[in-house]
Amino acid sequence: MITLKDISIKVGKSITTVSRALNGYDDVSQETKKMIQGAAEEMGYRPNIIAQRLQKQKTDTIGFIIPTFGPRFSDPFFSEFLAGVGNMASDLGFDLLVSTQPPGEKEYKAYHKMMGDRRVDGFIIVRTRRNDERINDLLKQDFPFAVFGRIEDRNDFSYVDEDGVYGMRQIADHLVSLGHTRIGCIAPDPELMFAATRLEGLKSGLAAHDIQLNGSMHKVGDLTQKGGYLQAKAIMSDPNPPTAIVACNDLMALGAISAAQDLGLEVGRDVSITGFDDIPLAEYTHPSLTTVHQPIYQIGGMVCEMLIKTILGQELEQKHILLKPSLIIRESSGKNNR
Amino acid sequence: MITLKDISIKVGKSITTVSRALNGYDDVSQETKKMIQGAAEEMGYRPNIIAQRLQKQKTDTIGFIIPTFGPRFSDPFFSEFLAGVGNMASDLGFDLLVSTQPPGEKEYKAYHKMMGDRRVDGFIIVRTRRNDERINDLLKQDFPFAVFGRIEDRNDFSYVDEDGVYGMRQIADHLVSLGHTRIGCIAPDPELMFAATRLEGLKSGLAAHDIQLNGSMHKVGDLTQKGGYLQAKAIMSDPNPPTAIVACNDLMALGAISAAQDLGLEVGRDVSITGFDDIPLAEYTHPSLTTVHQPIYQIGGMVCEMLIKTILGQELEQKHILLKPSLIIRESSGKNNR
DNA sequence: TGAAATAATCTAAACGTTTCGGATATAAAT
DNA sequence: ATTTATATCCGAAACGTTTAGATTATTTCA
Repeated sequence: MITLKDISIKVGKSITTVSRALNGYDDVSQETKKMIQGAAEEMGYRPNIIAQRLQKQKTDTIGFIIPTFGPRFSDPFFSEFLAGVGNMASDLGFDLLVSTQPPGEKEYKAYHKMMGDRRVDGFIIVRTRRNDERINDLLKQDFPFAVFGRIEDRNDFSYVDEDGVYGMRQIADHLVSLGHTRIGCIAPDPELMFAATRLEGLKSGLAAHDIQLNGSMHKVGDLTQKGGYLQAKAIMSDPNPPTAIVACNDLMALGAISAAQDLGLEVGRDVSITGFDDIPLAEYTHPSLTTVHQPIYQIGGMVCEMLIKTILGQELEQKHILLKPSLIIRESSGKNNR
Repeated sequence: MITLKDISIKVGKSITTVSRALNGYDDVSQETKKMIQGAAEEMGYRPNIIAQRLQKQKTDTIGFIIPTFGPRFSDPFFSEFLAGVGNMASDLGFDLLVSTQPPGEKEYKAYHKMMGDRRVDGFIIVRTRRNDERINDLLKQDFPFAVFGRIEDRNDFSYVDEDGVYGMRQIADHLVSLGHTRIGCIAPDPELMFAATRLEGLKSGLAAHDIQLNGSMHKVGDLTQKGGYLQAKAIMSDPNPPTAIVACNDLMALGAISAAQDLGLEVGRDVSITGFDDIPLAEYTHPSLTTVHQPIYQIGGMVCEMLIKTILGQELEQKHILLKPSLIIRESSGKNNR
């Protein structure tokens, strides 16, 4: 492999001069600069990034520890988000280091290890929890990070989030406009901030129409299709079942649809079901899923860009970005011919 | 940050001795070894991995460039595979570098860049193509890699693959046993090896029962739900439509189910539809999907382990692993009460 | 003409490891 | 009493960069 030294020998200049020529410093004469750049090109020189990192004391790498339960994890949200983060990172010359860890002790260990080993310059955080130990830790250690989501009470960090309250109000308005009054809900663990936000949005949206969310109509699901399926069955087994089920994410909504169909109901006629996220699958299910759209790929890119700017010490034009999601009305909430 | 030098000053030994003590060399007395290890522990020493990498001329990092079209990529296959790779890599002390690139020129560039910059010690390759330029290149450059999938004619590299022919024969036998004779198929671009293999399996499986796959019954889909939906509609619009549709992956099968349902058909009674992969969603759709299961998470781990062993120069007990997938019979191929 | 400014280049140290080849001291063997 | 072996340890170089500061040569200005 070609090094600066090789070039310096070839052109008869010092390593310093070669380095400075290649980095465009202006204390190298135009002539030698050209000469050195030519030689480097010709010899196929590629800087050794590890040596650069050692010298610069930077890793040019960001970390993304995906919080996921169990090996059979296959949330479309993550693949799309990951693509957004990864492509932005590579555009900005950063590497992306990923691993997966179930939320909890092992996860915190993973963060500490990555920091202790100075393996990354910063973190991408998703799926925030009410009182998020990851964020508290990172803040305490003054380690750079950027977040998709918010947390309970502090906001002294950069984040992008979707306005879940707004999104759920759209859903509430839509369902009410279809005539529903008994409405069930499948929400994830309320420790998850986005669950809390969406639930709050639903409640306030319904309250605006003087509708309450009854306790037995409100179940906790694990965000998977299976969770949605099981909880929907539980809800529908109520002696006086709701006419609409609001799931807090698409995957659970799809499970709920299956459950309703298994019970012999026609979704969109006998019962309305809605999701949240608008994953690509939502459009091609039967019936297609009424849901709330958010641009996950772009969000991944935005969070990544925020993080990298933070790492580079650049000013952020906006530290907090709140996106308005949009309601996508499809068939699962009510047939067109209704 | 604590360095070897700091420790060496503290304990009054040379940097060399400290390094060797910490790495368990036996030319350091038990006594000093203990002492140094104690001091290191107490001072919270963490080796600087970048310095180690520079010195060792290794990156301890593997690369995974996910071949994906477009930003709205959300194939559950990848998230699960990624988790398998990532966790195995971290168990073995390696970092995992990921990026996404659409197959083609930009993708090859990405490989060359990662190699040229010596950013990784090896690659994970998936979704092999008939004549895979990635693999040819990597072989030519003698750069380590391990593959999920095979290619057309050479096999002088390590891979794990599922026996797609076997899997599809299971499907064929199953469908024939249900009485089907007119069978349609949605396969991906035949450039993709797994598509070719599965298609071959289906054809040979049907041929064993003297059934041919008619040209107009055989469509090419893009692996997404949408692709399955569109191609299924095309197939079913035939004046003499098939009674069963075999999709070469689950996502397309789900799309096909939606299409059939949109046409007013009851899947599992009026038409049988099967998938391949057994993604987590398959179990909780309505009807649930008959498909072929393969342990994607484990495969990710296996491929990763193969790669790392190759990098470390360790002997592989098996260079080629071919897994027998298993047929999972659910509702979409035919109701139990049939 | 001499001092000061500028341009072009270089030396050497630094980043934090690992490791080769001694060096020293003690113990064992002749 | 000299050699030989063994156990401990250390100096220095190496990995490939970047950069602070010094040096030299050239130009500019008074």
